[in-house]
Amino acid sequence: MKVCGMQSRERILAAAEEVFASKGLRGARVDEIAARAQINKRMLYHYFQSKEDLYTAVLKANFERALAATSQASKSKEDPREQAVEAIKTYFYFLARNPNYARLVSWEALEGGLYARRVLPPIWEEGLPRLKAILEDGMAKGVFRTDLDVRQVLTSVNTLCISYFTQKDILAILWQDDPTRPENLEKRLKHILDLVLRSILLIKG
Amino acid sequence: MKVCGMQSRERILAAAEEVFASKGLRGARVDEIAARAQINKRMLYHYFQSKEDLYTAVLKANFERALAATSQASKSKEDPREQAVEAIKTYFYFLARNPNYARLVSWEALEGGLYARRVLPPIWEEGLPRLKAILEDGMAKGVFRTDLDVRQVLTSVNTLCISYFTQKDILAILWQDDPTRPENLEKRLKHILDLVLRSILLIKG
Amino acid sequence: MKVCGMQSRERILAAAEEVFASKGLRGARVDEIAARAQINKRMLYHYFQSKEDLYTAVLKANFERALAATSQASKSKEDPREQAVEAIKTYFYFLARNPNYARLVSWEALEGGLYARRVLPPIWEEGLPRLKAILEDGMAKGVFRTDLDVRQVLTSVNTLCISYFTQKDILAILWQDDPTRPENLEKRLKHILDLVLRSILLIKG
Amino acid sequence: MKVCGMQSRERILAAAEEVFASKGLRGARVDEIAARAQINKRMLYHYFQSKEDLYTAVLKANFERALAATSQASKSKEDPREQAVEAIKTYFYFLARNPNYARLVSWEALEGGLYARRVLPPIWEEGLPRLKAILEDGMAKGVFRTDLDVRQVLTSVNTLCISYFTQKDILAILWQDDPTRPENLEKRLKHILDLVLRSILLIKG
DNA sequence: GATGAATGAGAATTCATTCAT
DNA sequence: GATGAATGAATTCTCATTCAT
Repeated sequence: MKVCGMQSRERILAAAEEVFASKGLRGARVDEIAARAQINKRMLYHYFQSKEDLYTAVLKANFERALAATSQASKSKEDPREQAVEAIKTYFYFLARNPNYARLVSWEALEGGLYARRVLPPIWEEGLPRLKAILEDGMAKGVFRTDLDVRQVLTSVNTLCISYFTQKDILAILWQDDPTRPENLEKRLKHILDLVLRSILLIKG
Repeated sequence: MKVCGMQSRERILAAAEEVFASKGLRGARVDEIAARAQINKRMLYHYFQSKEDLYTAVLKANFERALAATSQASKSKEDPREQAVEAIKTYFYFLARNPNYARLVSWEALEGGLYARRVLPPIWEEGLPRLKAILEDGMAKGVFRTDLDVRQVLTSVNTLCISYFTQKDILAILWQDDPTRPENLEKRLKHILDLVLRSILLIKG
Repeated sequence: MKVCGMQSRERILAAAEEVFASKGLRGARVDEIAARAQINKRMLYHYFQSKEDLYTAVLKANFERALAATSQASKSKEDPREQAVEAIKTYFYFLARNPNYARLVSWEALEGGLYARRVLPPIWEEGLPRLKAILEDGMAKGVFRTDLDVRQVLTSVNTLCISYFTQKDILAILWQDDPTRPENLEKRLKHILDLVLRSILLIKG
Repeated sequence: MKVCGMQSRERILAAAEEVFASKGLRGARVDEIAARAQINKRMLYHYFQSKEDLYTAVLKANFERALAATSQASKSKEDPREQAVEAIKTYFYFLARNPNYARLVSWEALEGGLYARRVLPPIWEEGLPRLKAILEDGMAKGVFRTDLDVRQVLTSVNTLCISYFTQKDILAILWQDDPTRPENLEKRLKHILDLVLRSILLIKG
């Protein structure tokens, strides 16, 4: 019985992404992935060598999607400040629209980054590359503080954005509210931008 | 053969903390815990009802330790600004000295916080309670901006501190340096304090 | 994409012979055979009913080849002694040139001879038939000892020749030398002939 | 439910020997071994790391048994001829009493000797060491031909003995008789001794 | 003739947990 | 308190065979 629409390989990848994001590599079950993809478990091994191989493919696809979504951000703006705002905004909303991404990255980080590191060094190492360029440009142009530790700033921005989504279950309980509601997303983004801009701008506006 | 020193129960807890922190609830193996604790696996079930029960005990002990370490911080200071600095510093160095804590909390968050929530609501919900009080006090005293969203600030401080430790494997690769070296810890703490203070202080000093 | 030269059926048989000889019926994989034959796995089932059916065809072809190669041996000679030498030589060099044969026969023997027995009784039972006739002729003519147990001699000759090839991997290690090098083949054949002739000739020459 | 008598580990080894001898490493099923040993499959992995590890243990035990059974043979005799007879006899009857040995060795040889080689080189390489010493001694004493190729003789004796047992299924069909009946065993041994002695003795008696 | 995708039955291995002593 | 042996259910992966085109 053939299921129409997406081809098998695509369906497997999509199902695997959901399950790996939800439970991590260790917690994910091949059976669950196969069931979700509506394929025979055997087919999974037709398209991928192993659970790990499939996981790696999912990671790779996600990193590439993230890179594609963020690499062009803010190219239209001229002012470093506006560019930084645009870059962070783009990243934040990419995470909001792709909830699997933040979780995959977080599981992977806790597991030591073995898989990401092994097969995806170029992508993984890029981490917010657009923002890095903007910061350096802004520092050169005298818009941003010149004593910025770019590493620290990048680490903080990444963390401030990503953790919001990986911790949403817990924030939901603490706040008794859904952190992913549009208003809450906006509030969070506003807070992050405020935090970051106050810290990097040379003269406070 | 009896192993002297710590009693069995304590050794089990210590071993379990290491293993759960390293691999999460799902990835941890009861056999490995027993082996590390140098006890027969059966004894583990003498002291704890199940793997989950043991995990819960480990979580509880960790939260209590965190609370104890941070709840008294900055009681000696009077100035809200200094108190905030002291509170963040205390939390940050607690994390540095207790690397298992950040990892346990992160695994738990990714798993949905089921165990933490079920048995430890009072502790879990406290989340940086001391800092919350300080912020509110500082706002009342006119030292901090009055339009602060305390929730957002707490979330950010927590994230900025904790993620540094959960991502240390990956940062080590990106930076080609050990993020937990004393100098690097200081740099990170300085950056976090700078970021947060610039954001919460009413008038920049 | 059609691969020219040998037709599909022939290529399947050739590939199957290699794989069955190398790994036995149980160890052989249909996938590997199809890949080697450069055909779609489905075609294999077009030409043969099952893996066992293919295996049987391979066995049959091999027995027929062995029979053809040895049945005419030594017909030109008159002296039973020379005929025996010629028969053994022919068999030995057939095995040297057809390394798959000895292995197929050995796997089959260990598996109980089920397939060979079931479909190829006439061929299988012949076992060195030419030599049997020569021995009986030589005994009648007073050239060979008359108290020979023909069964035993046939069994021994067969074994002495075949095992050399099935054990070549192990001999290679023990001897630190390649048993299939021309010089080594000659040495072995000379030894076998010496062993057998000393045993069957009435008067030692 | 505990099964008395042999301990679990011994029962597993005994069952595994039967199954591996009967079907080879590849054909053997862990389930069948566990069932025969009357243990839970899980226990098998308690005592042995893997199927391969168990197989290796079986091989090792068999080689050691063979060595123990044959290494002392013919120590009481003085005459090289009698010693050779005794050594071959001992080996032949060891094989008759331990039908698993010949089959294990033959499967292993066909598989390339990977396992035997990897873990048991000293034993494996000994192969009929007693007979080798006897032959050399006999040559030195002028009892055996001095142009003997010891390698060839050892290979032949080994093959003549072992193959009789690995091919017994096929011989049973060809002969319409049970090759392992005492009379048949004696006949075979007599034939082998006749073959070998005629070949190695300097002067025929 | 030819093909890529599909499948159910089973293979080895792992795991948390408990029994007998 | 302490222990070695035992277990059933699950988990990843494999294989010969067939379907739809």
